[in-house]
Amino acid sequence: MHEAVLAIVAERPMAALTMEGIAARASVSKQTLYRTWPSTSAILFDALLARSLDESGAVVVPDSGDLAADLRLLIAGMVGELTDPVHGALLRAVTADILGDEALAAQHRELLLRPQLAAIADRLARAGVTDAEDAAELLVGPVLHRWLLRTRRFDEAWVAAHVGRVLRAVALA
Amino acid sequence: MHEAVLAIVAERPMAALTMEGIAARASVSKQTLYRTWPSTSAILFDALLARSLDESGAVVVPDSGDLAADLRLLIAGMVGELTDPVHGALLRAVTADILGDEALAAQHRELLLRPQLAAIADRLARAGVTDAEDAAELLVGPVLHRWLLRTRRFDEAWVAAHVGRVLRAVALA
DNA sequence: CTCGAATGTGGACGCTGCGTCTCGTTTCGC
DNA sequence: GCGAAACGAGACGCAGCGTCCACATTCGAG
Repeated sequence: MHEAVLAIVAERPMAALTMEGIAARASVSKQTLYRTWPSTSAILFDALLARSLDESGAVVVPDSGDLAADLRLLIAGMVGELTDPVHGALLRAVTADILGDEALAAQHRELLLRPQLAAIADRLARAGVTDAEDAAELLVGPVLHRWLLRTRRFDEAWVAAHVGRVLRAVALA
Repeated sequence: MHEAVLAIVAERPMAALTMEGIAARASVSKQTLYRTWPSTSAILFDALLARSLDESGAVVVPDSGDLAADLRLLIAGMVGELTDPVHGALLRAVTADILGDEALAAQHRELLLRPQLAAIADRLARAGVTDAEDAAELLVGPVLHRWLLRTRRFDEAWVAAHVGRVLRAVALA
């Protein structure tokens, strides 16, 4: 089921993700799909959710004591996910759907986004950062910006520089 | 034409924006629409482009000499636009379409995003900021993050704090 | 002013996907 | 082994797509 969605999203333009297409690809009747999900958006989100909880087992923010190194690792990991052809396409598709569906957006916020940001904020707070949530936003926001709007590519140098800037912003460097 | 698109986008769910709907609303035949635009996405983008160039006359980054005050003004202005029911809905719709259409994304990047970021980077560079483009991204990214993912509301206090953090990040505060 | 070309309207066309439905047919739990 | 629940297949009417045609309107050149 999820495999079918991933395959279609990865290899065809987003608009080609249809209920009938998924049903055909997964060798399943439309009825069965509608039994569980009301829309392609819902299946898409479910696939993302499964993949997120499954693979990485919730959110893992490294904590070695060296905050700068940990953040570089964290951002590098995010970049890796965003850059991955399959996961990246999936994320892009879900993000697009979220913009037009407030209910779905709320789910995404509560189940995926909030925990992830909270974990990052936690790590920052533990290192003595005040306004840890705003700092987490400062860390993640530009990554989203660059990826979503495809302004420029990611590279290691940028990741390091970015983490440096964020640490300076929160007065810990 | 553009009015019809704005009206529909503002008052109905995004998915309800159809060629037939726009044609009807604008009292125009589908033929006429297809003569100029290949898709709803294209009309949408055109409407945004017109509105952006028209109203604000390209990009205006305040330059009073007081960098912090200027940036606060700039961000407050952005927040105002993003929060506006009509312009906000329009931006959301275009952003969603961009995620699924690389050609459209390229147009958006070149005609709207790049000039806007360049203007901000310019203002920063004039104030002595190195890596001005990265700094501009650092300034705008979190705004996009908060708006797009609807994590939290904007308020004046946050804007001021955010600008403060960015200035500290680039070592000018 | 007139007439031809360009442009526009209204609507019909076949097609794809939606969401619902009815069929038989598995495939379970007990 | 049997009854109930779940499933595959596919037909249904509907909405929107993108194309096409017949006819009206507008407009500029002579």
